[in-house]
Amino acid sequence: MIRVLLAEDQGMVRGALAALLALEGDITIVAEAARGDEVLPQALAARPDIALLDIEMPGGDGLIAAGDLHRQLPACKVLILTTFGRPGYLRRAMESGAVGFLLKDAPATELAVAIRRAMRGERVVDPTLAVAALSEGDNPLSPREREVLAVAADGASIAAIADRLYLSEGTVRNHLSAAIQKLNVHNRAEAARLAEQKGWL
Amino acid sequence: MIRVLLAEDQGMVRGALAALLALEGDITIVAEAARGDEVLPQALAARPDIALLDIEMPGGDGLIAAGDLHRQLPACKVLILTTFGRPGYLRRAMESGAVGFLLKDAPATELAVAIRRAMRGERVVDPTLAVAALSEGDNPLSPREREVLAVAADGASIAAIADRLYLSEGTVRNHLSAAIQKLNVHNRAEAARLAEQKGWL
DNA sequence: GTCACTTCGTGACATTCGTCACCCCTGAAA
DNA sequence: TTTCAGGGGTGACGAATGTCACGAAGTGAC
Repeated sequence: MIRVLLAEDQGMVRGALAALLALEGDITIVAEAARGDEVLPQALAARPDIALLDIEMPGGDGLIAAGDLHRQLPACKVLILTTFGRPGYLRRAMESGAVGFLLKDAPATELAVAIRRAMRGERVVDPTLAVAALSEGDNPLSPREREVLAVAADGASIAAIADRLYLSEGTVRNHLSAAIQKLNVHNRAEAARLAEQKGWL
Repeated sequence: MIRVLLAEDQGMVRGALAALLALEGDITIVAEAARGDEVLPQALAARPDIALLDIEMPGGDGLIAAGDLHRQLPACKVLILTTFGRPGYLRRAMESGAVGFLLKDAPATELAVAIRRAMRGERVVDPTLAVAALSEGDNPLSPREREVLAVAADGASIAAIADRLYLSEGTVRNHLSAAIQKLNVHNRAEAARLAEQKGWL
């Protein structure tokens, strides 16, 4: 029997996935989590073989939880299940010790297949996505540039960004200008969109 | 037996919801759709009692499909199932003839309950959300303002917007300025965020 | 110890943006 | 028929933004 922990913030989807997995004779759900910070305690208590983690969750995202799990419960294999096939997500997932990366776009039948493959020690990654992640190259933004861009992403003015990050306005302008040039776009709104799409936020 | 059509673009979620509903003795899935424009033909062929529609889908969103269904197959009751509790979505859903509006955040157990209530002719709407939608008031943007703001939302410059919509730059500036003032924000990035959040895009 | 890189800062400059006043035209409402 | 909102446009103005050159401090690599 494969013991699975399921972490997903949307109750309807979590319950539905649980129903789907319950149909498989060799899989049993031993724990559920609705937030990123519930994953580790639940896992320590239930000792699952596989952790199936969504990325977008309140309370710290699934990639952070994946890293924690990998360190503190290395016997538990992590599978990421997410809506967005962003190259940056895949890269971070692999760096966090995940053994697989599934998209919610994939057919439902693949979920159980992926769990069994992970259980056998195989890696489970959509080849198309893997190629995309490799061809994208790494995140070109410096940590500070990311921070500034992240605040800019919800429409803050330069003054507001400077205020929130305790920087001078000139510095914010320079960071944004650098990000805009690295991403090869024309303004910070475009830069923010692009960085978010790639999972570089 | 309640005959249900299920429309949801993410294969994994669609399959999982199907498994969830299959557990209910009185509900059967008679058709599935992965795109907005598949909903009507599938429904005409399968004659479901209830259509369970996601909003965000390729090929025309679920609200358009809801309107089509309501006109061409009025016997079929429409339930919207979506990630985002945006007031504008709820409003448009009700205007399209939907009888219910569910959030994927809700517990999985409510899905079957909602379907049975809809079947009995009741309306199914989260009260909190209904209040929010009412207190928000209507979309204050004129059609043209929405269009301009929608293009602005992905970071286009005024010149680019003018180009894409065949307008002069001055006109674009005026529309954006009007939108910014109506939404009571300081720039178009904020305006775009806010409009999108409310479902006014 | 030097080199490369990042971070933080200043000041100057041209461009873009947001606002405003004002114009015309159209179609629906009063 | 007048009135009024929406759409489209012009020109002008000040503020915000993006670019550039440059300086200074700190870090890690070699």
